[in-house]
Amino acid sequence: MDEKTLRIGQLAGLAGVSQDTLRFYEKHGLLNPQLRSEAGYRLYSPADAQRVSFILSAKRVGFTLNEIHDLLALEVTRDEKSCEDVKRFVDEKLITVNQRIQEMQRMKNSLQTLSNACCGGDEPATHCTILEVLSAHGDAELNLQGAV
Amino acid sequence: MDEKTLRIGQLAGLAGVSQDTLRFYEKHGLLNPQLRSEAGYRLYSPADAQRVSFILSAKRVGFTLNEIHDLLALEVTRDEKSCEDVKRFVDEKLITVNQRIQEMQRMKNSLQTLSNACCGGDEPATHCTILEVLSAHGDAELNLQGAV
DNA sequence: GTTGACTCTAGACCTTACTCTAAGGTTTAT
DNA sequence: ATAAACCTTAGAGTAAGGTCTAGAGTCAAC
Repeated sequence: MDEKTLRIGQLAGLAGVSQDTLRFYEKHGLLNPQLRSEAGYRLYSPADAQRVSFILSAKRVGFTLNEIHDLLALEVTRDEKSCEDVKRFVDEKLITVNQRIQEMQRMKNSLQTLSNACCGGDEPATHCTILEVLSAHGDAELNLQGAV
Repeated sequence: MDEKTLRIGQLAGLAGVSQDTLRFYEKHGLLNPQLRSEAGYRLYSPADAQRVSFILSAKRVGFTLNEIHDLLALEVTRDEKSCEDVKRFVDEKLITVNQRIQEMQRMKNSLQTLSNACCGGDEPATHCTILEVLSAHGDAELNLQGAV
């Protein structure tokens, strides 16, 4: 009604989440639409919508809602100290993301090998599991040090 | 005692998870060590340990325990039908993994930009948030179609 | 002027993935 | 031979991230 605002159902539809989820995010401080209609309906601005988009993206990448809350709260000001803090926090997240990308790549290779090796080839595999693929191309050499 | 088997505490230590977690995985069919000592202690073979390694890796990559269960159950036999099924399933997972890798890359770029732009440069940023970075380099153009 | 689609709040409930507790048996070291 | 460190089971409890329900107000259309 106001300008380019969306009501909760519209935003939920666009974002592919439920209205409950949007209210849940609001309750947990990840979102807070400033506007309300006369009747008390939430009105989401384009900035709010972008925020939702970011939240979902960060979630898919493996951040928890708490971490996303912290990411959203990041704000560099003239204050030198805050600047340091932000850099440290962000660089930490970067390390995590890089590790996860590498692990993803390994998983991708394993899946690809499984897909290639097992089907449609000239030489029909007689027996093949993902664990065998992993040991075959050496990735999974019992690197049991999950705890970094 | 037997050969190269590990008791639950040893495997848990190596894998960086709790003993409870290993029993939990067993209860949910992701793991089932065949051997027990006289006293009824679980004895994990190297293959069991590899399985644990796979589970943790797959988890970090974003698969749920249910999905991991299915991945572990994949087994290509001479049976043509099973082969088709496996390929379909694996290719589906490959698509997911690829999407996630791309999203990770975008998140990495955003974090990198934030890290670079906000600190230590000659030109001190006066104001900068992750959302502003995102809109600045165009990634987050309200692509609100999270639901594929 | 009322039917149907939409929104509100508060609070109960659910799933996933553990984590802890209790009550007890085993193994090793002293 | 007994304490300390290990293992067993069954079942209750927890945290994260929603999801559902009830009861009620709102808005557009017929």
